Amino acid sequence: MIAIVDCNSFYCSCERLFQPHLDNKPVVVLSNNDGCIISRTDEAKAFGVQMAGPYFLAKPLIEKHQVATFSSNYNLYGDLSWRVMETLRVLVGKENVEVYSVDEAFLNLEKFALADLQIMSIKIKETVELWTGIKVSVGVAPTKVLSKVANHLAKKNKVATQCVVVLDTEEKITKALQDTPIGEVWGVGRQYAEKLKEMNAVFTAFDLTKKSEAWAQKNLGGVVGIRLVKELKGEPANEMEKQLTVKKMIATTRMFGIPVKNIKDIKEAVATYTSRAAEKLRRQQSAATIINVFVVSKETNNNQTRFRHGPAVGSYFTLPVATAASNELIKAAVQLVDGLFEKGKIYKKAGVILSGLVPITSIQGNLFDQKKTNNKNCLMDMIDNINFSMRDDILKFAASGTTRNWKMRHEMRSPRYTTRWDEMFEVR
DNA sequence: TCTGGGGTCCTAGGACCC
DNA sequence: TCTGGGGTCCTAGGACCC
Repeated sequence: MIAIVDCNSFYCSCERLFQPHLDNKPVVVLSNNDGCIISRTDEAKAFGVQMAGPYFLAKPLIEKHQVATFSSNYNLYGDLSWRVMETLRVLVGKENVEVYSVDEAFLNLEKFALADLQIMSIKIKETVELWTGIKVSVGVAPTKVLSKVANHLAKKNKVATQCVVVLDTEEKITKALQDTPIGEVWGVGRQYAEKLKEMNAVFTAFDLTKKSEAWAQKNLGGVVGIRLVKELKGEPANEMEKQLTVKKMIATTRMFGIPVKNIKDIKEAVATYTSRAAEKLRRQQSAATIINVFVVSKETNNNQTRFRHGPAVGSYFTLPVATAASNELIKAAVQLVDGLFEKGKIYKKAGVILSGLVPITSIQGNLFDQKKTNNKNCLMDMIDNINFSMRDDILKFAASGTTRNWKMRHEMRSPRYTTRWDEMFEVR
């Protein structure tokens, strides 16, 4: 059996931890640039605050009901996430924990007897809460997709379920599937949900279990659909993943705090994003062979029904030799900007994507490129270490600029209580 | 006026090879 | 006039996730 442990309104819970007077009060957390609502508590939901909706639309509602509002504080959330995951590793053994996202992990519970799962799940939930202060919901079932269904039900009926649902019999599974609208199934997004309702009269997860695999292959995205239907029927098709997987691409993309029309600012931003991406690259011991830069200009056509980002204009460059050196990547990235920038346009976003990643130890030499000395790696290590131990970006490349007019806004960010000495929680 | 920032996997179709 | 069959590799784009 597999469990999914999912933190309740994770970002909001992190904020509440240091401001307990917000318990049982409505709270929301905003995305970068204070653009969207990316976490909300049940209380905020009850007032009609939409998840993933734009902040400016929800603002009247938020002010009317005095919803506590925070900009996102990823240092804080990242640290608390780590504590939650460590707790799970202690409880079930680290080899049985697959961290799925910042606030979720799958647990392999096959070593526990079926009869013990309910007790075990409650113990997991209570221990995480006791050790970290973060409330979680636990869903247990024979497959990942079904455990997600269980978790969903636990979250929807917190009082009745105490945030724990174990689907350990056929009857329970059937009932759970009948109670789950198709759009809430893990792997069925908005597009498929609409399509399924319209064409095929599939309205619940249970309806989908009546479909054949051939049908799923044709109508639900090929092998992805096959796996989904198998898992809903109780047949595992998504294995537990080994951890420490290295990423196949690394991206750093941001909206600008204010729109930018000057190529110098865009180059500074792109150089900064490249530095950040290169840090991520080195952290996983990779080097990149392809660097892709894109910019997004301000949308002129505003009268559409559904919000769409402006078209991204990008181009890429294949490096002669894979590299993880910030200065080499920055040089390529900044040159790409020259080809993309159009004078007179106003830009609101840019991004850098590194791909074609290879292990840093096995960089393919090139006849025309003499072997690198070790100096560059040492320099990069030093910069990474200093930036990590001191504070963000104390050392950076000149191309990143010093004025940074384009930096994003986060006006309502809480202190980084657990990762910065000078922002630590104070008790008088 | 103001709508995030990462990622993954898969498919179709084109180019190319023998 | 007539133009195979099988394979690989790559890219763009679409769907999904949190």
